[in-house]
Amino acid sequence: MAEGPQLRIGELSRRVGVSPGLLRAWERRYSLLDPSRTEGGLRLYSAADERRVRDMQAGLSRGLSAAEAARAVRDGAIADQRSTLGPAAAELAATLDVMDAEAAHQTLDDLLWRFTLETVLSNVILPYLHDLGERWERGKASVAQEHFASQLLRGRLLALARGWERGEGSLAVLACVPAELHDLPLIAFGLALRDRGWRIAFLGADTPVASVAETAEVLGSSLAVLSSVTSAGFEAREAELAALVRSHRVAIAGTGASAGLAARLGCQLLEGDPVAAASAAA
Amino acid sequence: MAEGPQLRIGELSRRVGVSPGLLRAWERRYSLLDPSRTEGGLRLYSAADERRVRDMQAGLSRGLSAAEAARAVRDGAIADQRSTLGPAAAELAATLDVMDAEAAHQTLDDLLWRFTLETVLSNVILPYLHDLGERWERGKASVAQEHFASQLLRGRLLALARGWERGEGSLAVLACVPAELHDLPLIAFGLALRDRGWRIAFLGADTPVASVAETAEVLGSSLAVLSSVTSAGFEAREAELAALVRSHRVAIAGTGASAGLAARLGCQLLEGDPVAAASAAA
Amino acid sequence: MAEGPQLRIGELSRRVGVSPGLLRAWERRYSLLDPSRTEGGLRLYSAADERRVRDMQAGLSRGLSAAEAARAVRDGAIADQRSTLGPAAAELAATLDVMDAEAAHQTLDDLLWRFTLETVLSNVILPYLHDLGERWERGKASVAQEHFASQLLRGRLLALARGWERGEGSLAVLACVPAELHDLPLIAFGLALRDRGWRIAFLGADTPVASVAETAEVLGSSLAVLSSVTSAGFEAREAELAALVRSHRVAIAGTGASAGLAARLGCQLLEGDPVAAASAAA
DNA sequence: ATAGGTTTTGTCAAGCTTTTGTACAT
DNA sequence: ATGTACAAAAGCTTGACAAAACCTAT
Repeated sequence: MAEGPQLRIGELSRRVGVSPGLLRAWERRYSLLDPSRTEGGLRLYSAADERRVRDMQAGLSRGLSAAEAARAVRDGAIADQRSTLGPAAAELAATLDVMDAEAAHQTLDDLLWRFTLETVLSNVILPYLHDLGERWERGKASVAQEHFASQLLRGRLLALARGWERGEGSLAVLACVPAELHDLPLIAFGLALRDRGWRIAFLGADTPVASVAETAEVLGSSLAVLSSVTSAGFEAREAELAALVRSHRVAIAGTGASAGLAARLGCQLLEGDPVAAASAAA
Repeated sequence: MAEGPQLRIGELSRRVGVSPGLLRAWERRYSLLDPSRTEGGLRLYSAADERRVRDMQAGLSRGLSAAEAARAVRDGAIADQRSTLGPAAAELAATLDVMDAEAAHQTLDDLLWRFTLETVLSNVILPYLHDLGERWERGKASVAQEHFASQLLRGRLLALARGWERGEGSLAVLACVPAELHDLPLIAFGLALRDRGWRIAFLGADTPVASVAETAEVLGSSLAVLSSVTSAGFEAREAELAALVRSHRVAIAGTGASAGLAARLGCQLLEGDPVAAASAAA
Repeated sequence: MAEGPQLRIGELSRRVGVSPGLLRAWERRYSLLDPSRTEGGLRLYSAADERRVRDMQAGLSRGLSAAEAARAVRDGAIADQRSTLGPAAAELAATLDVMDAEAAHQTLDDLLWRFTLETVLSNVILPYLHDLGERWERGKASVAQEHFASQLLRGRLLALARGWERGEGSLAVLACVPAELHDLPLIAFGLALRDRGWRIAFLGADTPVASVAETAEVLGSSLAVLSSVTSAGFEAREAELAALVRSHRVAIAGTGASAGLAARLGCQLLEGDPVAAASAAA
């Protein structure tokens, strides 16, 4: 057993951002930690202890109560999760490919129960969509499969989106440019942005730029995000977009968005997957 | 039985968007949930409980009373449904192909009873029509089969359309361009639009553009939707359509509609299946 | 017996478009429905109840009195009908193919008793004629069969046509162009038009355009309909037809009629099957 | 169709308890 | 470092209320 350096409570507290008092409380109340002691009785924490504290924090941030989070850490449930994500992604792909709705929903239920929405989006759903799109282009996935999977995932994500237009935060207007039909990544982006406290006005696929402008105007949006898979989707409306940029904060996203275009329009470029993009936008 | 971490009522409430008070009421009045408790008596919910709440919501949104929705969830009736849609679509195709009206109607009865109209349109009827059209082109379906299936489905959809011209909302005039006879997708579009609160004036197959203009004028329509399977269907009347666009809000739809044409005419393009198109139009 | 979820009266009313008051009246007066009740006495309807209401509506729309329609629904007469149309079409085809006049008449009697003329035309007779024509072209039907079937059906339809030249409405002159012998679809068209309140002057097969002109003139027709299976049938008389168009409202129909020709002549094009065409013409 | 009473169902309040982070005394 | 105290946040139960939806009867 390799014994790394041991930390005293003050140092551990600084590293994980949890007050010493709270660390002691977690130890006493939930037996979360069991540090060794110096001769004089000072606590000495190991790397494993730090891991446990971080897992505890992960549990709390997913909404578990302190008692439940500690129980999960003790049971190893949270550590398990890190190894669960990969297999679960494969399972989701398998169920969707054979169009087994029941099994797919169950897998999603399980994933969303164990992980935060953003984790599931980033690590499972968005990669799957990406993969499906590629297979579709190469003729390895049928139209029916593609339709089935998007319908099912759209249903789930929109169910999670309920009420995202209400609340307190600043408002983002989300839309696909005219002729663009891939709204799933945009929904994912909206969900990630909502998690960061924004309100979302979702205009969806194939939205005229004028509608975006009007919505942004009427609702007083802080940000308008336009998405397109093709650069042509933006270029066909470049004049309208430029006009929109003059009156509102605008960002472009999707594989059709490029730094050059963003520079020409004078708007923000959102890169990377939707969750990362939401992080950047917020 | 892997017991994941359990949630307290507040977090579950946040996840599903149902107030804690209502969750308790559903438990008390309908035994929808039976959460375990902490030593101190606080409720602790499992993943299965979240599933039940979401199923309850699904039931409510389909118009069930709270008591009935809860009963359906307890009986597992709603969870079953997710696996019902695929087989039902296959069954409908089978019954229509052998021209068994009674069985086809029964399948439709069952589907429409269990699901919303839009779900059935999107996932069963429209895909079937698409498939039938393809088979017909390849000579794999007979005229009689095609005729039988369209007549039966038209009958059902028009029965559901009854009274769609009456009501409160803004009015949409729907028509197929001259020589266009495929009115079923347009009916589906009308039904989806009605569900979104619109009133529908349905002019049907093979309608002169002048009739559309006159109807739009007389009834004061907010939107005129023209549908054609061939681009020639629109192009043959491009001048008339352009005139119509000058005086009314117009959208074109169907496989004959293209972004280029919509741009030339200065009207909206409705893409995707009729239900998606209705969403965009509304 | 799988008991699906039950609906309360409001939701059933929304689904079928019948007011709650009327649903209660049908229950009270005709025992159309027998819903179960909640403990508190609210009605709960099943899928079968919805079916009964829709069948009731079908009965009413075919002109039955409410009492009669309800009785028909209770007897299962209307549900039966749905299963009758497909088999009956097959039976008619079989009897005509083996030239069994007696059986063919019986099948037609039965069909015309149960359904409206237009339903029988659209769903049975016209598809049969279409199918017969195709088989004849492929050499799968003999001249004798073709002759027998047309003679028998012509007899029946003309019997139904008795008196269609008398009455109140505006007058339509119907004729096949010279050399055109297929008058059955035109008769069907006339019957459908008569059902819409028109009077019919039927000149039949192989009619000189001059005769059409004269009849239209003498009787004061509101519409002249010329039919041809081949485009050559129209083109051979294009000059005469153009002259006719100058003095009367004219429409062309049949597979020989095209949008281009109609445009050149400046007349109306009637597309689709005869019943649909009559709908368009009226 | 209206009138007058009942059921259903989401919401709320009052008063009390549990949970949990922090603080204080030893 | 330990043990105890405390207070804010979140929950619990009971009971009640009001709007919407339904009922019957006229």
